Amino acid sequence: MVRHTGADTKQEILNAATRLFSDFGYRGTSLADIAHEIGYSKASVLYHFASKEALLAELIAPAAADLQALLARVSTLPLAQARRSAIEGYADLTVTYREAVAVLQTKEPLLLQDPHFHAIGVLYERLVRVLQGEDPNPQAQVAAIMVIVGTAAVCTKRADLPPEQLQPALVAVALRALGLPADSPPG
Amino acid sequence: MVRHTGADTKQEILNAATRLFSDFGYRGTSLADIAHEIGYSKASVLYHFASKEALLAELIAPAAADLQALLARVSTLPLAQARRSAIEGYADLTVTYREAVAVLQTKEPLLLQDPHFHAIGVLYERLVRVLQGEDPNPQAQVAAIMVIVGTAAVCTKRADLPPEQLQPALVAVALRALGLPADSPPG
DNA sequence: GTCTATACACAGATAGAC
DNA sequence: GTCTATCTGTGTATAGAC
Repeated sequence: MVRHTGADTKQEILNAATRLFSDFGYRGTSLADIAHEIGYSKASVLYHFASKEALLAELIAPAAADLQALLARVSTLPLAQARRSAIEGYADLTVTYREAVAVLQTKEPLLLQDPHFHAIGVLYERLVRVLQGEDPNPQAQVAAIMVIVGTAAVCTKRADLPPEQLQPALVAVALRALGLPADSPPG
Repeated sequence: MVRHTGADTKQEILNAATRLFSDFGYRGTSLADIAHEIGYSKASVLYHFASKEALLAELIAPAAADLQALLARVSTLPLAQARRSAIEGYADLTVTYREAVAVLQTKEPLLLQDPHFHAIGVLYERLVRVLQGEDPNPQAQVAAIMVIVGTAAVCTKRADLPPEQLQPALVAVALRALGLPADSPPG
């Protein structure tokens, strides 16, 4: 239970929902849970958001927009450079939007199937293709998926690690997994 | 909808539930969905399993038992050797129990929190410690989590790849991610 | 062992007062 | 904007006939 912080109600709801969704999953969190967390009623939550699904959409929109921007940026680069930029940018993104990414990680398999969230699945597919590199043999495909899902999972499970420690570690491990030389010598 | 295959009803239920849970998540699948899938009623499903949760427990028991056996096996080895054995064994396990692992991957965060499934979380923590190696700096910790979650995710998302192609690819990428030299030269 | 019918709880969402 | 009360659907699980 957190009381009003000065932010407006809508933002309070988004904050509470983000935390609860990432802890208990989208399906595992009810509108009543969210309302109770901030001391409002279900009806108030639904005054600010047309539906639970609309709440989710707004919650992940910033992260999705950043992912789209990242893909647009790297698409202008030669492939080899695009891969490295994508890895660094994706690590930044997951660290920045830890909780929102955790919500997506909750998988809720139907979610990405829903037309409303289909676009997010498409973005992930584009990221897979970038990370695979020019020779998408099965091993490269395996590495790409392992890096994408694994990066998100680490951010979720190791929320205790500070961003400035987490991000470079994520990049270093991702580069190794993809068979790319390290950015700068670790020594 | 699949009709009786000769296997007894209980096994039919387990098979259907495994498929549905892995596709739509534990929470996203109702007992009615499972019953409908095999042409029985909800009541029949609950005749064979005390509850939905008991069904889940039986469903993941074989994979959990194998993971426990794997950890017991590698715990007798020197650490360096234990890591390699654990990686190979874990890749085997995820490929063998693709769908059951997918169900666990569904995360359903509360699940591993439940006392009934707490033991599974403990097994995963032991696996993390083995893969981290003797110097568990943040980067090694990141690599261990990325490999464990990523391996499971690949099996879920690339169900199209045949096991004999998937398993060695998983091992090769995991070794790279953990900074270990390849098992046998790929050339 | 399987069924229909039902009990009970809780979900998302709406109506209408304040 | 926020509330209480309510509608409606669906979920797990049980009771009891066959």
